[in-house]
Amino acid sequence: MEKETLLKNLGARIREIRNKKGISQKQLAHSIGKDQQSVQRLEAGNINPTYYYLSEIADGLEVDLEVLIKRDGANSNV
Amino acid sequence: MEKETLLKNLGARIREIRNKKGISQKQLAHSIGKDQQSVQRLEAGNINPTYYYLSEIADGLEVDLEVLIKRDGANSNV
DNA sequence: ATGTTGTACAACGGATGCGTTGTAATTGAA
DNA sequence: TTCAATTACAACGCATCCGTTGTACAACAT
Repeated sequence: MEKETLLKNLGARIREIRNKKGISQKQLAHSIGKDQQSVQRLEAGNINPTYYYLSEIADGLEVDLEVLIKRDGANSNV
Repeated sequence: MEKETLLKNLGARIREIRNKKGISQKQLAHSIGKDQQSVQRLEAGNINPTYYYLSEIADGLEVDLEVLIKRDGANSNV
């Protein structure tokens, strides 16, 4: 799996979960002390987030870290 | 969960898996195009690895990314 | 028209990832 | 003893993360 695809898939998965939760980029960002722009770049696959960043996002989305990480798109019970 | 503890737990989990596989830091590092020192710092919890780095480590250890990520120490079937 | 909300894109800059080199302590074998 | 293998730690430096600011555009409301 090449890097670019990996990051784009991660971003798409985060966006999907966020939309299911019905919250905006700004709301998610502020809940974890970040800016809307940071979340936008993350969802666009433009950054390669650190492990700690991912754990913060998981907390903001109120999901387990494993849900964010999964490479397949099987997020049925979000 | 604070950052330092999170990283130390991650490093310990990676070390545990690597030891169970019976390979050295140098072998793991070289299998993914890195140096022994990089793996040492990762296992020591001194760095906050990126998502892509984690996926490389998972490939090198031949485990799923979810196994690396889990916050509890329940790695029975490695 | 104006204002609000959600999202997107770009530039600046401090902080950090992490590859690399060098060094050293430990262990075990020859 | 000498040698190799493993692990650990520190410093240098380039690349990147990512916080921040500014801007823009579409959709919707007033």
